Amino acid sequence: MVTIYEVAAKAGVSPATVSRVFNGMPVSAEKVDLVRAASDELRYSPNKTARRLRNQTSEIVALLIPDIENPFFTALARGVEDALQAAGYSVVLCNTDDDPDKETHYLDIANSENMAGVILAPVAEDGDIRRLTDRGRPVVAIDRQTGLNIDSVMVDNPAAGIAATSALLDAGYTKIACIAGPVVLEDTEGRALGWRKVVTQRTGAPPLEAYLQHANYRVDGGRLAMQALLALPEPPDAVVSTNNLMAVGAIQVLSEAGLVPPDFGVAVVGDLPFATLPPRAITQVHLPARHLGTTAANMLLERIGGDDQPARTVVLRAQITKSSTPVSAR
Amino acid sequence: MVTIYEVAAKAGVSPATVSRVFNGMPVSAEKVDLVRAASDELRYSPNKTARRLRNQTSEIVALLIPDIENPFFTALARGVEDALQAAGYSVVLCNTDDDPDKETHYLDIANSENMAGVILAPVAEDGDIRRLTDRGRPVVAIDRQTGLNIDSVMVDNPAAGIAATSALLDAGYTKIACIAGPVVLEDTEGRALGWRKVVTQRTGAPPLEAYLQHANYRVDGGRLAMQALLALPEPPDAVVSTNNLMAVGAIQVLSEAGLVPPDFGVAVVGDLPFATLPPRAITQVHLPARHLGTTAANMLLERIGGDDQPARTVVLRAQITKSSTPVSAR
DNA sequence: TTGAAAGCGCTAACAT
DNA sequence: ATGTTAGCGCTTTCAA
Repeated sequence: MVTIYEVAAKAGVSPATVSRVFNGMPVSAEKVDLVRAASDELRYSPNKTARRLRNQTSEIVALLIPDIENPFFTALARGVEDALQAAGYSVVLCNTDDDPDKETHYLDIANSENMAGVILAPVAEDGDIRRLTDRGRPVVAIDRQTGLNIDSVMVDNPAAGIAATSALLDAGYTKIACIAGPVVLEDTEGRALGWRKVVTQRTGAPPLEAYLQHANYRVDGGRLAMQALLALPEPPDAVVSTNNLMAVGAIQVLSEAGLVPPDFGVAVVGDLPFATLPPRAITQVHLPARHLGTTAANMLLERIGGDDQPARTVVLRAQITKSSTPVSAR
Repeated sequence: MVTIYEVAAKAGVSPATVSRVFNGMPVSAEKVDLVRAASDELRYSPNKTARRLRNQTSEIVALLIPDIENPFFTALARGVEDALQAAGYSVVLCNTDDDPDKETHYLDIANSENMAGVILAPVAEDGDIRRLTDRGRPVVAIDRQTGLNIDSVMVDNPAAGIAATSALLDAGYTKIACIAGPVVLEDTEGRALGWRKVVTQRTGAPPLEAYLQHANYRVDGGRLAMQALLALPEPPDAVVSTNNLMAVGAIQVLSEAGLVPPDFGVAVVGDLPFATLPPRAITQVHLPARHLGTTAANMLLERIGGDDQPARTVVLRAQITKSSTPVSAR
């Protein structure tokens, strides 16, 4: 491992001067050349660990998400990564699996690794986020609120639920069910709220209780929920899924039962980037996943830069780009 | 930031003793208690940066993959993560976007961050992998070979291509095209080789040259390739996609053209975890993505542990679990 | 502008 | 078994 001392020796200057060259501090042009030549020849690259110990910080940001296998979060992660990369930071990705213990574990790591900041989709209401904020490390919440007074970037979940449900009603479906995530997750909960509200308003009566299914937010959860809905004495003719993966499971079950959309109405809050259905077969309420990521990253960069204005909450809106085929056209 | 000295002072012992307690070295039970009490009270947690500078290594492994938005690589990543986590290591995920510069950049980081090792799907033939191996850091290649003599975990690509193609022929399709990735990527190239071999063997003649389409390995690549195939004077009646994302694009185009599988035969090398098609509509040759990850992780752990046997190459086989509906049954 | 030297927090000789 | 101390590679006062 070639160190700053060897470069200094070869260049005939002091280690401090080498350090200054690599940190853009004023050094005479002549010595800059000397140092550059020496370090090129030795293939020197600064030891980040040592620099971090000295500086008490690093150009690394942790991103904590529940599940790297969920395309929503991978798109979000790309957004975060692109924005931070451009600013010279690296991103460390961590799966929390929605497990508070794992979240705490990774927050500890971010702390003891002297990372510059953290962006997270929080599991626990407060977690050990305080450990970071107390040390002055900025933390930005994404997709879900915390109890703490920190920057956050959210989606307008009730509006998204309303948009999805309205599209199905507009298309002529009348018995609209809803597959929601675990009750503890506020994001899908807000979307289910939107569903209930619209159905009640536009049909004049609240939906059947059995039309609201809570499931785990993954594909198998959507499958189970859809199976339960189809087994009802009076099954629905359409369904709103409050997230992407559950919709995949629901559509799989429908296809297996011969009810390929749009014979059965399906609307999703979220994107199905790998869906293989014909266009307009289902309604997608697109979530600005990538944008969520870039927004959070930029807020974090501002905080890292020393910005100490009061905590902000940015709410991004979802957007419908495909709508269901009207019942009359089927 | 509470240090080992403060804990030592409070416990009435030396810093070295505190260090020993935290590293499981022999210390009298009495002092262990003292130290534990003191560190709990002060909420001490060891500074990993300092430890890393001192030890010249860390419990962190870098995983370099081309694209975190590809479900094949996220599944692989989960495999790596689960295996390494269980051994007390953390994983840093990096997107190379199949860009040699990014690969080099991340290898540099792994180097200067004193990471314990690297697992990568290599872009360049040798990259700057040597920088790591020269320092004794183990590197494991995954999914693609390097020119170097290092451990690697591969898939039997020709066999996978053969399996996919055979399934379509068995189902009664006769004009079978192939969508392959960029020529430079050996994995999809091997699969295309398998396709050509089987078609030639079983039909008695090599496939039409126009039936082999090279595309970028993503969804839009699959779309363009499928469109080109359908525009042929004599279009095929089935297609083999050499990876998952291109298959999604191909199926999208087919659905839009009213040729929903299995009316048009589709076989994929790779999994479509988010496919919404009825079962048996397409043939999937499942790739053991997660297993690839755990295997690579365990090999890396052995090397980190000091194992210095000659470099090994493990080849994992793909597995068909769904087969196309026979033409006669449609 | 440049150099000398201290110190970031930890661990491993070495000494006791 | 435990304490003392040097040093990992870097940055940054402080002096010159």
